[in-house]
Amino acid sequence: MARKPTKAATPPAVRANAKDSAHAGNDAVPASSRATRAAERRAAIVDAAMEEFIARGFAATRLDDIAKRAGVAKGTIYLHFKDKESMFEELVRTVIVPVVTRLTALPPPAGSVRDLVETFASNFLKEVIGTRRGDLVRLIVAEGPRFPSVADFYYREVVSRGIAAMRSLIELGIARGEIRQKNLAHYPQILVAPAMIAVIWQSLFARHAPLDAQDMLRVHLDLIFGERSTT
Amino acid sequence: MARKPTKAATPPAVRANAKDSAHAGNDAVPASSRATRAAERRAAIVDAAMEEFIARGFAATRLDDIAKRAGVAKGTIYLHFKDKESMFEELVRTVIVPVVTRLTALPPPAGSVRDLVETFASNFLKEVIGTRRGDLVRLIVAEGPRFPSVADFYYREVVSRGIAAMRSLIELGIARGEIRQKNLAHYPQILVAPAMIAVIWQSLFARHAPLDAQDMLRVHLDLIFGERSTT
DNA sequence: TGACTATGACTGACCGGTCAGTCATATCGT
DNA sequence: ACGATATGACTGACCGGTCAGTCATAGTCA
Repeated sequence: MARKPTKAATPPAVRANAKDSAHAGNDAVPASSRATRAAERRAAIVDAAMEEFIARGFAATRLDDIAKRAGVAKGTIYLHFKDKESMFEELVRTVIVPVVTRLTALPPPAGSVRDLVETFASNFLKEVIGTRRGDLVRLIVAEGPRFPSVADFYYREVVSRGIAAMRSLIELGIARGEIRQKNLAHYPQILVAPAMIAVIWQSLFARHAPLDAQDMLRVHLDLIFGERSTT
Repeated sequence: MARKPTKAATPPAVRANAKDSAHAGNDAVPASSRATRAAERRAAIVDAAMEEFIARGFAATRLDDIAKRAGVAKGTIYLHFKDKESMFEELVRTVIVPVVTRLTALPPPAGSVRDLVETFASNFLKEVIGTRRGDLVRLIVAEGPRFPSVADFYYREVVSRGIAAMRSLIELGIARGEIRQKNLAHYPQILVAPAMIAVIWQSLFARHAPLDAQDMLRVHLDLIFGERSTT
């Protein structure tokens, strides 16, 4: 106790900063039920946390910094998350799930297998490579061993699904005669390896030697499907 | 606080435990010049540090643990390294350089390009994939962004060299007609991508789904060079 | 509708534990 | 015996997590 022994009346101004909502324009000031504001704050915390975790890694990230970036007091974080660790885990889920959902939604069964794969690659490029999401993937690689639950989740929700999807695509390609290498179906990892490398490369070496991920992926597909007749 | 304010005379017995050399049998007690012993200790510290950094990451690793594992007092570490950070940097150099040296030493210009590449892959498999060194690579990926000097070093000494070596191998393969895809020379990353993926996979997902890296690499080479006639 | 109360979201000073780095002291090699 | 080497107790900064207190908003009643 004995917090603030004197100073019964707290400075009035301070709270003001909350009014114009700290972060860039999103909400009309009034349009906020409690629930809405809570959701906004939670989102702000998740964003801030992602930024900080990516920049510093789990252990070196300070909750104080996350709070400051989110425009929130440290205590507020604990209204939304049990502790630092579960915040990290939930963050991964929150960010990853929508991406997987979006990427998995490959509706058009039209065209060749190569077109299918190319569409997928193109989406992956836009959604992941070189984005904050890509950095998140690197972060998962980095922290995975220390967070078995995160690694498990990631394997279950992303890796195993991705591998399975790629495998069936490969098998289709083989069946249709678009892919020569029969054994490729045993190692769908080979199909996605360059994409993963691109993610990591952009995170680590982009400033040493920029990489044209799109072109690299194209060359890789040429390798698997044979060179394209048209450009 | 109030750490032991008095107590000028420290208990005498305690220090005794150091005499019988804490860790398992390594050194015949007498056979050691100063320089030799110093080198041994330094090596022990590097080993211990690698182990701990791999297991916990940079920020979460405690110098006390490294010291204990190395069978050395914490202060001793500071006789060999300026601080935690430069210890990490030197560790990376110390471990990486010999591997690169060994891997770069590909003397036999005999045989086909495929044989050359296969030898390289085989060495890489033995020296890196699934070893402590592989974990180190993952660690560099993990900590790289926070240690520009490490990332720079790694790019300069490993990545750019590796890429260059692979490129000239690819160009040779193209010149000799072993490799169809001319554009492959633009992206040597494609050649090594599966190997890198294997490194990461072993670190993260081996317990979920073991990966036969050797076989995967073989399939990948089949993809690039065409299926092998012989096994 | 306007005044009055209840609720719980939010704050930030504080606590306690942890750990990188220091240094007085002890031990060893020559 | 004396400098070089090693030790580990100690310090002080730092940071995750807590909680008493505040106040905007929702709910209630006349």
